[in-house]
Amino acid sequence: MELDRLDTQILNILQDDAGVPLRTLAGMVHASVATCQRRIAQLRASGILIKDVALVDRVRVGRPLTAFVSVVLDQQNTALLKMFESLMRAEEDVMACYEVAGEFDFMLVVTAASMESYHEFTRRVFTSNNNVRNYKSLFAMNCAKFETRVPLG
Amino acid sequence: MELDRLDTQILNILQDDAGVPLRTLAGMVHASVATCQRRIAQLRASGILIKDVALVDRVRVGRPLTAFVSVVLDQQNTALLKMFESLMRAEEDVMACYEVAGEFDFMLVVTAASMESYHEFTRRVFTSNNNVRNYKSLFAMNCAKFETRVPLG
DNA sequence: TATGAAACCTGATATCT
DNA sequence: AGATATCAGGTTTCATA
Repeated sequence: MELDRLDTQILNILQDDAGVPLRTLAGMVHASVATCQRRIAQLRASGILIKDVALVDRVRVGRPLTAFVSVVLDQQNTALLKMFESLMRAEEDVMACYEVAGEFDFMLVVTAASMESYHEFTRRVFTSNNNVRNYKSLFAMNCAKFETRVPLG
Repeated sequence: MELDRLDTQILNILQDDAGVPLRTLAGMVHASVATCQRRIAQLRASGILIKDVALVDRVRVGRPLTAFVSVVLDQQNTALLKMFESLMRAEEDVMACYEVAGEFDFMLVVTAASMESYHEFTRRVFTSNNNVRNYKSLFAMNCAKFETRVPLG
């Protein structure tokens, strides 16, 4: 699916506020309500618009700890890589899991309620049983920016 | 503000789908529409619920490149740290910027349309003028998981 | 003081031109 | 693609415990 200027405008707005009324959106992009509605439906159907989510303040909600974790696996064959990935997908403390190029195999973003629970997490998950050779944690002291928005157009 | 069981239930649901109708939500948490609406309003007012956003497929939308960037500054006094942070906030390619403990000063998550534009970004932003001593990029080859949801309760 | 029920009114959806 | 009609859903008010 090819995105035209109207699509990218709509996506830019919706990435900032998923709750904009269609009338308002239509006004902002200089199109009709019906057109906007159709475009959004298409973008959803094609999988470009994934879903609408509510963002919460992680500190206020009792999850003050964020860690960037670099992981090196013992063996890197496809089956074991896939196994590690599904393990990470199943762990709800793991916010993000990327396979990376370079000195590590994976880069994770992990949240926790406390250092104790993070410690428990690492002991439980980063084991040789799970094919993990070693891992390194980098702890966030302060979040200066967190955006889900990707700039378009 | 203290979160009770109803609040955490509501937050858990809204983090997965910000567009759930109030009636449906009310049914799921066994409360009335009015109560759910009130709780959501309070959560918004208190800043725990930050906002509702649409998530897009970054690859499909022309932003296939994601990099984790570790940054070491030249000097670390408060003013210069703050300066670097506001610089990052102003850069729309920077999705996340965390001040971290350990061998680096900052950890960034950066998206780009291509390696060329990423290169251009680094040349423009990671300069000694901006107090950057050195930086290291770790490129994502594949995203196995990306969640905005933090588990509650 | 917080809740649930119901009226009301705004906005999303579908159809037609 | 734009306009209109219909209907679902959000908002407000009121009664209640």
